[in-house]
Amino acid sequence: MSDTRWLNAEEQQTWRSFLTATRLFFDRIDRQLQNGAGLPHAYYEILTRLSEAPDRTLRMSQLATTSLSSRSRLSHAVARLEESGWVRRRPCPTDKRGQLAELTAEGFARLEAAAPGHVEEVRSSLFDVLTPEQQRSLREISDALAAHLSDSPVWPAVADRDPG
Amino acid sequence: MSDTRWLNAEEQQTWRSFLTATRLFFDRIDRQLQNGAGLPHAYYEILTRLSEAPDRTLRMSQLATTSLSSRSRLSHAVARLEESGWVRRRPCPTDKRGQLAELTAEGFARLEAAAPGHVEEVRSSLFDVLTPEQQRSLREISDALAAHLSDSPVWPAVADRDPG
DNA sequence: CTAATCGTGTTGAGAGCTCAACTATTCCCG
DNA sequence: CGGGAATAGTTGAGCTCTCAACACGATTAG
Repeated sequence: MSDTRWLNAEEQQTWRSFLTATRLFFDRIDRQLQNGAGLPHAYYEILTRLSEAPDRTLRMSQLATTSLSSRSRLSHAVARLEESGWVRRRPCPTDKRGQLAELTAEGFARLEAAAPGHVEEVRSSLFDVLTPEQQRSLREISDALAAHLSDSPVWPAVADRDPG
Repeated sequence: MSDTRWLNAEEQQTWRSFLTATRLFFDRIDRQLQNGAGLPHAYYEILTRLSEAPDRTLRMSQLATTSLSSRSRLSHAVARLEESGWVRRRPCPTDKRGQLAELTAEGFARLEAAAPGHVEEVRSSLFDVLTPEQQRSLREISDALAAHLSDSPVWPAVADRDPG
C-alpha cells in the first residue's frame, strides 16, 4: 500500500473535462434513442449486434460479449425485447444449455427506423465537433484504453462477477 | 429531413472503440467505488463538490449543476446520503423555497477514506495508459465536446426536462 | 460410469435514474 | 398591491442495472 498518486492540477482538469463531456454526450445519446425509439442505448446496441450476425441470430453468451453486457443484464434486456416483439428466443440445437436470440422482422424494421436519428445524433454531437486530427486521436486513445481495460482487443466481455 | 449522413468505416471504428473504452472504463470506476466505499460514482461526485464548497455547503440547485445531476436525481441522492449520515439538509435562510446541503463530518471523513482508492483507479485505468501527448489530446477533445454540448463552459447543468 | 467442476442462462431483490406531476415560494409586470 | 409566470425542490411510478443465488446441461478426472 504505497502513497496515493494524486492528480496534479492539469490531470484534474483533464479528468473533469472528460467526465463532463462523456456524461453530457451519453445523456444525449440515451435521450435521443429513448424519445426516438423507446429504447435505451444498451438495447439499441444489442439489436445492432443481432442485425449484423448471420441469420440475425446469436447465442446469448456471444451477444453478451459483443454488446458489452453482463449475462444478467442481457437476460433482462432480451426478456423485455421479446415481450415487445423485437427479438425471439429459442433453444440452441447443439447445446441444450444454450439459447439463441434472433432479431424478428419487426425488430429489424424498427431498428432501421431508429438508425437515422441515432446516427445523426452521433454525428452532430461527436464527429461534427471534432477536427479530423482529433478524430484520429480519439480513435487511438480509445483503442489504447479498450486494449488495456480488457483482455480481448475489440469487443471484450464483461462477465458477471461470479464470486470466487 | 435530409438524407442520413451515415458513418463511414473509419468513423464506425472510432465510434465503437470510443463506446467500448468508455463503457469498460466507467464500469471499473463504478465498481471500484461501489466496492471500496459503497457509493456509485454519481454520489461520489456530489460529495466531492460539497467538500470543495465554502462551509462544505451548497444550494441544491447549485449542487445539481456542478455535479451534472438533474434536480430529481439529486433529490433522491441527497435523501439517500442523508439517511446514511453523510449529508445534512436544512432550509435556506434567504429563500424559503431553497434547501442547503451540507457535508457532515462523517461524510467528509468517509470521502477522504474513499479518495485514494478512487484516484488510484482513475490513474491506473486512464492516465497510466495514455502518453502525455494523448492526455493533452483527450483534454482538448473533451473541452470541445463539453463546450459544444452545453451552454455553460465548465460544469454545465442538466436540468429536468420540464415539459414545454 | 460417476462425481466434481465448469459453463450457460435465468431469476428476484435492491438500488439508482428518468419522467411527469406536484407544492411552495419568488419574481415580474401592469 | 395582485395575479400569472418562473424557480426550487420533492415525490412516486416505472424501468434498467447489479449482485448473489440458483438450475441445469456439458465436461473432465478418477
